[in-house]
Amino acid sequence: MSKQEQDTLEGLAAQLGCYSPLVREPLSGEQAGELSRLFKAMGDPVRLRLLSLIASHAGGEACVCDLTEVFDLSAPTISHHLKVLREAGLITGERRATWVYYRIEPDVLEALAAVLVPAAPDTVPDGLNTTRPEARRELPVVEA
Amino acid sequence: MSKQEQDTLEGLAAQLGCYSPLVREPLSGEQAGELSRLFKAMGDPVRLRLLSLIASHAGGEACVCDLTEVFDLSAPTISHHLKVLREAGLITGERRATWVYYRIEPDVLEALAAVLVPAAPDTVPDGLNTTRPEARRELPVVEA
DNA sequence: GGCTTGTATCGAGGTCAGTCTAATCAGCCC
DNA sequence: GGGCTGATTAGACTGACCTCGATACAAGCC
Repeated sequence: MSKQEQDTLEGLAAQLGCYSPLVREPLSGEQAGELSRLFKAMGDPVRLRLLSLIASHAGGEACVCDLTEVFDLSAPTISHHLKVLREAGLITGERRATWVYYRIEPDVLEALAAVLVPAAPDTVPDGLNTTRPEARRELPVVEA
Repeated sequence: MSKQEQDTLEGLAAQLGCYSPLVREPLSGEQAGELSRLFKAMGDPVRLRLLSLIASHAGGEACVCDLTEVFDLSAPTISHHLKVLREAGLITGERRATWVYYRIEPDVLEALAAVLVPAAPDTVPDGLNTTRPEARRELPVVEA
């Protein structure tokens, strides 16, 4: 992974952790954009299975060669899907000798899960959520 | 909503509740297909904001007229996105007099969140998860 | 019954995403 | 170095998706 990707990744989970649950208050356009990139990355059955295969694989990581043989798809196609997952920040890849191993970023998955439910208060501290007016400027509050 | 959509919806949350978390074991092709439909529906920033607007709106429901004015998009486009969310089972719509009101299906969101994290055992009872061989036949187990 | 307002559907456009083959890069081994 | 295997990149094709204007439907009001 590139240095830039690493930088992006490190802040991703923390950033998502700052999002209030979907049901608590309207998402800003910016928040929706970032979250939708993650959901879009998971919006493909092949990528979802790849994610699951990597996550559930012994040792928490899986070689690309293990993943390719499960699907009736060409290696470049699998590589493409892995790239999408990687660029979304859901997985990281590392080359060791001949093989490339992928592992998931559990923090990102957990943060994503936290967005979907009315999380407990300690999951989304008030001081970190997005009730700051400047973070919501793009989305007018809609009253009945 | 049509009778068929209602039938589909009623079983959706329960069905998702039977899925083991993504990280516990590989998803079958069938599971991945259903989950990816949901994630794909949320993989658009407009739809994510719609979902959030509906979920966080006073009374737990929002009129289409409330939603349309937030975006710089035509009414048919908003209607289209609402249809996608509706057909995915994430929201339900009901006409009352002139207006149509939408509300979310919290069970589906919660089930989706449960898939993303290594859930506590009581969230995914062993007797209900997908370790049944016939449910996994499409996905060979990949060993190291 | 006509008119107005609120939603949904239809059909078309332009763009994006998934897949492939062919070619390229990265490491190992002879 | 040359060849081999594993993985990615490049380019092209096809199909799906997002958006719109035009149209149709639904409900209330004159």
